[in-house]
Amino acid sequence: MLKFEILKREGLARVGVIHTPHGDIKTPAFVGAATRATVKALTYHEMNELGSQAVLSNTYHLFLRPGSKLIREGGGLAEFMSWRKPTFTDSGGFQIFSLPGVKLSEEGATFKSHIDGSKFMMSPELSMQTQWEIGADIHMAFDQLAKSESHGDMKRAMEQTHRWLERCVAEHERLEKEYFAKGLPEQYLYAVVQGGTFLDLRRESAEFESKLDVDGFGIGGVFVAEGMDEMLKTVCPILPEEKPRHLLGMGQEPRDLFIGAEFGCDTFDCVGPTRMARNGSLYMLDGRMNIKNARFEHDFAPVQEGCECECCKNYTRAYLHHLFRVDEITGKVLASIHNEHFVVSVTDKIRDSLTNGDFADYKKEFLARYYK
RNA sequence: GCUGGAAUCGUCUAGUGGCAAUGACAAGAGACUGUAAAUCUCUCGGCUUCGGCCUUCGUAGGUUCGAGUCCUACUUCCAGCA
Repeated sequence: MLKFEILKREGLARVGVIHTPHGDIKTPAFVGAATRATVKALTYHEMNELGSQAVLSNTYHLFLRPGSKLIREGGGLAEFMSWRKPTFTDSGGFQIFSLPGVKLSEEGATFKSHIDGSKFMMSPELSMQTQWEIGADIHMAFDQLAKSESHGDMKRAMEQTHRWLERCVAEHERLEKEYFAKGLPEQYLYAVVQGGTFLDLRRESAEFESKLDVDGFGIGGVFVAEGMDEMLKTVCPILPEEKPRHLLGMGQEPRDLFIGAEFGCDTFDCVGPTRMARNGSLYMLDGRMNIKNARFEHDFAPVQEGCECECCKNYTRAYLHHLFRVDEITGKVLASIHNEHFVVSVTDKIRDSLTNGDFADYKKEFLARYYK
């Protein structure tokens, strides 16, 4: 069982520590997106320097390339990518159900690789096997994701996810014994709560999944941030308090981190910060700005005054502007360092403010400035 | 000096009688939330009540209902010959 210590509670929010074989994660924490076994544009050294505690890779991408077997051969995900800290893998459900032409059956999902069009079948068992072979510390259950306005569609997807979850748990337990026998470190499974925007389904999903023997919970299928607070207020009180919760895919908007933490989520991951960075959109305390804009040509201030990241401590907006103009990779590296640091440190400050009891003030002050 | 060839929106470029004019780049802006994303979208002569109106293809004339496209002269550039 995954060890999760809760150090402090404030309403639904908690401050805690997740203990994994690759180290601890102080929560709430922002987990970097390392989809293809790399946080795009950043090395371990840079991620470590900016304060990242963990990363999340993707089973779908790694299944296709380089294949889980190779990652096992390289010593497992963390060893393979030289990430000396905790790792997560997403199950691949989200990606596969986002592909055109995906076919659903009780057995699993048949899909075509986005790379070469070759056909595959992903089942809950295969996702578990692949994730164990990849070897992240924390796995997500293989879930069915529906993007629909219809209550019926969402209910069917949720029920499918629940049936698959039971198979995921069974396969996870089988693999656990198999890997233990080989003397390999423990790996953990999170169930994924579904139900879309329908609170009755969210409640049903949380109730069903709470009864199963899993280590934690992913909260999935959040596409519109509006209503997320109500959804979390419905789901989190149902979930067993002693197990950690990961809010899947949220964190591009800083407000989502505040809402997520306030209503009971412990970790977050999002491609937004690094993607924004590569596209020239940088976080500032006053909101995002596009460094490519002409107004930064002669601006020799740091991206964010007072920011402690390597980018802001050493480089100017004018320099970044220039690098983006001429499409030099260093521009994307520096921007990625800044953005990733921004969301990691905002989440760290959320944790500190919860610890100190001034979360409400920090939230109010931050959001008022950022979204003014 | 002679003989060819060429001049198009910041740059290069398409266009041989119906054209505000092709494409690329540059430029200006926007989007991005469990990454098919170092990607994608829009604008890019001026004005507009969004129906149009005006001004544009080196300069000046001409032919034609109509000219970036044909003719004449001039200017500049390129190539070859002197």
